[in-house]
Order: sequence, then structure tokens, then C-alpha cells
Amino acid sequence: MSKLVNEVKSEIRTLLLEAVGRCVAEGELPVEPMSDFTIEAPSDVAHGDFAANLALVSAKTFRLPPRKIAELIFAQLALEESHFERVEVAGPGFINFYLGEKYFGDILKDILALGREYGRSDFGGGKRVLVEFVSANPTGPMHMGNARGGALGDCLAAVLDAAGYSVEREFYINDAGNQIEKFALSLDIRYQQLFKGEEAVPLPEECYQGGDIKDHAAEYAKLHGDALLKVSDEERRRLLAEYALPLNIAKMRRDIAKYRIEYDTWFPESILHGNGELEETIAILKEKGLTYEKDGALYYKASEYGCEKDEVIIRSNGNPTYFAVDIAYHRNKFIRGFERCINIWGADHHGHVARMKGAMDAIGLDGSRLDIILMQLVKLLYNGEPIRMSKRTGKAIQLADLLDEVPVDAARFLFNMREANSQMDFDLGLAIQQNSQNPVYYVQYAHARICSIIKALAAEGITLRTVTDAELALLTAPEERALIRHLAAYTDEIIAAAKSYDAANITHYVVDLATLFHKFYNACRVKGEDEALTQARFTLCMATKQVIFNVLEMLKVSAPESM
RNA sequence: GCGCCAAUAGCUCAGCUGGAUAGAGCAACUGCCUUCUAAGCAGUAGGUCAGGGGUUCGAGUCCCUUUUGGCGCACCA
Repeated sequence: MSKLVNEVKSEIRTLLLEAVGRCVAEGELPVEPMSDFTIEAPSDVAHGDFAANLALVSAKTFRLPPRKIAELIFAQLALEESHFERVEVAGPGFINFYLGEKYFGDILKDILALGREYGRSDFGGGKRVLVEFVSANPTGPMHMGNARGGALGDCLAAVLDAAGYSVEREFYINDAGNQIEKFALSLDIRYQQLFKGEEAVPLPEECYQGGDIKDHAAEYAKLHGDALLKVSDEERRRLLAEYALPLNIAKMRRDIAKYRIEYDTWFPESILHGNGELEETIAILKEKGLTYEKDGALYYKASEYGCEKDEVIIRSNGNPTYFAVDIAYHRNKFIRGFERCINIWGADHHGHVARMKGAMDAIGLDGSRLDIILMQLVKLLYNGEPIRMSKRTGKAIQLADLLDEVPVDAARFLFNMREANSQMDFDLGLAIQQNSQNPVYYVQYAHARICSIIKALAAEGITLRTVTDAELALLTAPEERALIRHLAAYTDEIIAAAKSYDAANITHYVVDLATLFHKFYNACRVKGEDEALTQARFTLCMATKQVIFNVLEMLKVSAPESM
């Protein structure tokens, strides 16, 4: 990782604390504990390369006006041997630090030396983290919500990986329980309808209404005829489900692969029913006195763990509820040794969050190590107009429909433009568009443009050579400095995204990077300048190309050499 | 009724977890290609940060409240 930015920040911290020490020694400031203060890169270049708010936050403890404190500290700052050429007190009491020119060149050298590793850090310290996302119900096709969840989860996992966590991706397959019985029943009805007519065997309200169920039944009938009419209801449903479920799961795997997601684990719910972990989990709750029976059902005392009311975990018919199995599933995750488990859930599950965390506490694990990211549902638009139905199937838009229409690059990128917890419009018209309105093309264009410059240089026999610090110091234009500052911020940006579990930081970062490059491109020429300047700008282009590439590679979006 | 999430330019959204004069893109208008990709750039215009209180050196950001939207309060998942 680049340590330059952090070195500089900690240098500022040291310089400031030493200055405060001298102020105290000379009796200019009282002896008080230091308040926490921040060192940030201001959005406005006129405020220096880094700004410290030390004087502002310590106004209260020092009982002096912030501006006065800043000036006392400023007078005691010793900049000799530091990275800084200038410091000033500004505004209400900020202390602004201006970097010397060598820093900017060092950033570029650092990026080129690190290559694909640039941006990665050990912030996460190798802690094991599990990201579970999509986990679509295998009883039907995946929908738009799964599309958003897939893009968010996969990119978040990538961000955490880059930030130094040991990340695994997991898909939980709900291949047992109530919804599978409903699935089997739905298949059964559709199967019987093929031979007896729809009127003779009506499909109950609570059954899956989708056409895919009909298709499965018809396909089975084509393969095996009416053989199943002779067996028991139970047997017929079991066989139909055993036929159709693997087909659905295989389809999900194909769509997921097409979406460039690679899971480390596909975890079937049925395992928990078979290996005794479900029983163990319930036994733990019982032993702790956290259950009771009522109306023939077994209740878990959720109200003792932050919930409004208690929850059924075993129904009066003897079947465990989804909640019970989910507790066992999350227990399993922690037993596997993950320090943190991150789940991406639809916002309609938010009522489940406190229950799940409370349940982890209840069984003696730590619910605070479970992080739930809630994702608001997606409203699909076409050039501003809401659309609900697929033109082709007349049914709700599926993930597969989306991937037929929208390039994977665009889908992955656009879904990560908004944080999970915001209601999102996804405009198909925009996503398909291959122009500047579409941010993913804007970014890719910047990459292609750099490649084009490199080709143009090569055509004239110019290749990148090692440039000296003095040559890199030629990069003084505001556009060049702004671009380098932004390149320098990348590692911190990934860490910020990892902390907030929000990959949208990164898409915004790379769009801004593309903007800064395009501005540079229009303001400064690379080819045809003085040889040293051409080489310095060539270096800047290569560093920019590397960072755009690193971002796109992390998001699994392609970085085209030409467009 | 109770709870969770949201509200920033005409539209879609940023705003670095409390910092300096609230920023982009789209839409509108004006410019920039005989020179590295115009899928680009520069400029003009656009705001009571939903309303009202509070906290403090300082609030779009934190607290309270009202309004308006989305979602949830099953022996569904």
C-alpha cells in the first residue's frame, strides 16, 4: 500500500503535538488532556493539502478562542526536515499545511512501483469476514432486487478484500422448509392440470403463480408422461420438487456467473436439518430457559433480547420456523470462525435485524459481530418512465432479462452508484446508453483515452523512462496537482468504503478521477512538449491509468484499451 | 396505532461521520477539434438543504417536533 499519505498525516500530528508541548512548557497553553482532532485533505485547494482542526476542537478545554490557540501553536511549529514548505492559520482556526513539490512526484513513483497492489492496505488485519448476499429463493427466478444485492455484495466483498480483510462470499440456498413444500405443491397442481384441466385442479392462492412452475411441470410430463398420477400425493410432490429444484439452482448459478460473481460457498439450508445443528441450537435456547410452550408451539423469549414480542421457533405442527433455522445458520457462520458476518438483506426484512442479533446474544454469541446491510428496493425505469413488466415474458423483470439488455459492466457499476439504503431508480434506458450520461462509459473512456495517448507516443518511438524528481517537479499545473492529490487519496478511500460498508465511495471516487483526468487532458498536452515534461506527464498518465484499472478490476468492470 | 428508513438546484444524486463561500451530472443558454479519442473540456444560469425549535466557537450533518413518502409489525420467508 501507499504509506505516503499516512506518513504525512502522522507527521502533521507529531508536529502539532510537539508544538502544543512547547506552548504548554512556556505557559502559553494550560495543561489539559488533548481533544481528538482530525487531519483531512480539504475539498478546496486554497485551504492547503491537509488541514487540522486541533485548535477548533480544543477551544473548550483550553478556554481560549480557536483562532488564538491556532496562532500560539503555529508560532511553535518546527517545519525543518518536514514534507511541508508552508503552514498557515486560516478561517475560524484551521491550521493548513502545504506540501513541498517532492511529495507529488513521490506519489506517482509509489503508484507505478506498486502497480496492481496500489490501494490495497492491511487496515483489516486479515480478519476473517463473511459476506452473504443474494441468497435468492430457489423456488423461482431471480429478480431486480437480487440484481442490486448481487452487485452491492460482490463489490463490497472486493472492497473489504482490498482493505486487508480475509473475505469469503456466500450464497445461502433455502432448499428446505415451508417454501419448498409450497413449491412442490405448486408443481403438483400444475402437473395435474396438464392431464385434468385447469378447472378440475385449481391453483390455490398461496401457490407460486409464475409461468416457470408451469414450464417445469410440462417439461417433467414430457419426460415421464403421466406416471406420477399413480403415486401418492406426497411422493408426487417430492419427485417433482427433486426434479425442478436442481434445475432452478443450476439456473441461478449460471445467472450469477454471468454477473461475474464467484461465491466461495453455496450453503444449503438442508445441511442444518440433517447435521443436527438445528436441534443443537434449539437445545441451547431451551437450556438457557429462553423457551416456553404455548398453543402447542415452542416460543423463544425474544422479548428478553431487545424485541417487542416473543417468536415461534417450532410450529404446533412440529416444523421449525424460518427464524429457527436462520439462528442455526448464523450460529454455524460464527462456529466457522468468522470475526464478522455481513448480510445484505432487502429493507422489507428490517424487522428481522434486531431479532437476529438478539438471538445471537441469546445463544451466547455476540450479535454485534453480525452486520446487516439493508437494501431498499429498486424502481425500474425506462427513460424516466416506470416499468414493471418484462416485454418478453409479461412478468416481473428478472435478473436474466436485465442481463440480456444491460451490459454487465453497466449493471455492476450503476448499482454501486447509490448506497444500499437509498431508494433507487434504475433507468434501463440510461444503462444501455453508451455515452457520457452513463458514468461507467465516462470512466472507461478516460482509461481508453490514456491508452490512446500511450499508443500515439509509441508511434513516435517514445516510451516511458525513469524520470527524476526534478522532472516530476515540472507537474505544477493546477490540473496536474489536483489529479495527483486525488490519486494519493485512493487507499484512504478504500478504507473509508470498508468502514462504512459502502462501495459507492469507490464508484464516486473513480468518476471524480475520470473527471480530473479529462480536465488535465484538455489543459495539458503530453505529446509534443519538451522531452522532460512529456516524460513527467507520461508518468502521470500511467499512474492514472493504473488507478482506474485497479478500481475497475476490483469492481469486475472491464477497462477497455479503446472505445 | 407502534417501529425502521428517507426528504439537498426543474430532474437524478454527492456532501469525506460537526468544519471554511453547500457541489456534480442531466435539462437550458454560450464557447473550444488542420495538434495525444469531442463518449471530452470551459463558461452562464439555477438553493429558505421539507417546516419549526434546540445543542456550540461552528449544523445539510447531532437531538426534539411537525409534514410528506417508502417499508415493516404472521405458527410467511
